[in-house]
Amino acid sequence: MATIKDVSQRAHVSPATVSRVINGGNGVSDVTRAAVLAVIDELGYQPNAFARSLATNRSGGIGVVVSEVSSAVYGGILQGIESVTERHGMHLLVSSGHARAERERKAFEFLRQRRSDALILQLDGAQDAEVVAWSRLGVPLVVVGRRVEGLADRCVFLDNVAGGELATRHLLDRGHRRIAHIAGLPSIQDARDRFTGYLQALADHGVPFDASLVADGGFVEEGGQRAMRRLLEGGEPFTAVFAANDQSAAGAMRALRDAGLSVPDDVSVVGFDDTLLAHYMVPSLTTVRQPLREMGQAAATLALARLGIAAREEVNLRFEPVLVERESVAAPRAGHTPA
Amino acid sequence: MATIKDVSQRAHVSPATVSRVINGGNGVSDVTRAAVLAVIDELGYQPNAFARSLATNRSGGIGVVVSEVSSAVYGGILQGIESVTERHGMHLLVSSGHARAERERKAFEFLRQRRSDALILQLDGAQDAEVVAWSRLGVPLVVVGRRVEGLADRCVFLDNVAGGELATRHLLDRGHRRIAHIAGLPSIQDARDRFTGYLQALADHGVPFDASLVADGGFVEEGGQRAMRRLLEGGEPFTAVFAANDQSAAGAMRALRDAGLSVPDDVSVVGFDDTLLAHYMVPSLTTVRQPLREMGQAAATLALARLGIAAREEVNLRFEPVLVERESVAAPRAGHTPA
DNA sequence: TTGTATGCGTTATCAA
DNA sequence: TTGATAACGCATACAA
Repeated sequence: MATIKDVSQRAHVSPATVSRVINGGNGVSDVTRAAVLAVIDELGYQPNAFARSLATNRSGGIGVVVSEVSSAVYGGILQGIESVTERHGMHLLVSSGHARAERERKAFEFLRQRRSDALILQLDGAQDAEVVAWSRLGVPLVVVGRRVEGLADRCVFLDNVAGGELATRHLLDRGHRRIAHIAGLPSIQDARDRFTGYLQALADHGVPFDASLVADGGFVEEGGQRAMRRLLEGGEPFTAVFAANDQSAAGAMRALRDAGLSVPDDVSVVGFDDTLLAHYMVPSLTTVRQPLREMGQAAATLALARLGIAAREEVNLRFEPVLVERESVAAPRAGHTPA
Repeated sequence: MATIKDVSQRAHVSPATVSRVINGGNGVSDVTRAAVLAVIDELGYQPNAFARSLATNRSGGIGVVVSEVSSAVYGGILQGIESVTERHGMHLLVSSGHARAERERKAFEFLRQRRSDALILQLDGAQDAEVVAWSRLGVPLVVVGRRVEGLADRCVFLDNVAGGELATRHLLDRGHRRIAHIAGLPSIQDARDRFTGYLQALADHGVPFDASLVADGGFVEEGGQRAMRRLLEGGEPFTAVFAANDQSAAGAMRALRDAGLSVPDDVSVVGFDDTLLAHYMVPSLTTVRQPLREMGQAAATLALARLGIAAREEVNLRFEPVLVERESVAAPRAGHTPA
């Protein structure tokens, strides 16, 4: 493999000049530049990334911690990140945290040691305090999909409270009053926020909260199914349900179908995330979309800005959820109570 | 940030000794080792990855080119790859090729220049000849999800012909004789192989091939929908359809529903890939599963073996498809022809 | 505009 | 078992 020295000798210039040509080429005469370029081409010379990194203390890599390298829910974030890093010639070091604090810590340390120029973190397990501690370690760091107290200026997140409100309000606007909620994992802030939004929407419409209409779905399909069964068995009537994510909504719909109830005729359902399956379910699922790609792009732009690479443009940090209307919501049947 | 020199001075040994301690520590007395380790801990010393790479000419990174960083279809491959690289302390450099030769070439060059110790390629666009040329460039290279002629010993792939056969045979076994096929992108080998499997199964059962029962679905939902519409309009009767992937199967089912036909009562449907949506469709989709995680793991193991890192165990290269039976297939109705 | 010389932090070779 | 020292390949401060 040809080195900068090989090029310099063959071009009858110094290594420094070759280096200049490679890096922008300021302060090099046109003739020398052309000569050097010719030799570079001739030799098929490519700078050694290691040596360059050692000299500049830059890797050209952005480390990313995600809950899962390929996630049906958060995949869009990674796509968004890549779309901008690619444009700036940076590469991606990806490691997954599996939504567990310990694994996330390991992934973080790993990527940091590998000298990522900056880190983008999508964390589920780690505590706020820990993330704050990490932020003091020197590596520029951006958090995505979460708002960490104390790092507000480097967090790209969805307003989940607004999302919960949006979903619930949509049902209220259609005339529903008895609206159940299938909650997500209580350990996850997103889940709590969506629940808060649900409560706020009810309060805004003067609908009293009924705790017996809330069941735990744990963000998974089976959980949603069990939750819906419990709600039906509970005997408290309701005409609609807001599930904290699409998967638990799918489970709920399955339980409703098993109980011989029709969606949306007997019960309306709203999900959250707008994952692929929302489109494919029958009836297709009305849900709340997270603009994941855009969030990923914002996070990456923020990270690059911290490195002085991307223009320090205005980056949106708080993203608003969007209601995607499909077929799973209808007005409540007059005088009908399914449960 | 502390360097090896700082450690050596404080421990009153040479940098060389510190280096030895870090890398296995052979040929170091227990006392010195303990002393060095203590200082390392005290200073929070971490070796500089760049310098180490420059000296060893190894990055500890595996480059991966995938069609999409987060793909509903191929995501499992990346998960499988990560599960083994993680175990060996290697990191992942990920870049996407967007299923286009030009982008794939760029991604390959990029990762190669970034000095990945090895590359794992999941390619859709690049020609075989090009991949073979790449393999001569020096970087150990493994291809996944495809069998490249001339690189057979480093290709991890699914037997797509067997998959096409499996799907078609399943329908034949249920008594279907008029079986349509919604083909995938003709430019992609997988699509052609699945079609070949379809033909073979028909031939094995003595069922004559009818070209008017084949329509192009292009691997996408709308394509599948259009294809099914064309098949129905074509007027040739059929009682089942094998779609080259789940998405086009979903489109086909949509078209059938729009035409007032029932799945599986009027028409049975088999898909391919066993993506998430197969589980969520109504009726849920009988389909052919690719063992993607396992394939990813095999590819990674192969790559590490080429680096002399993982044990050179026997790695399975050819993977067999698995039929996943769900609700979209039934025996044909006696004397009934939908189209 | 160009060249010289040095440093970046390791690993590895060779002696001791 | 340990140490001195030369690579590794590039960027850059300083000189010319």
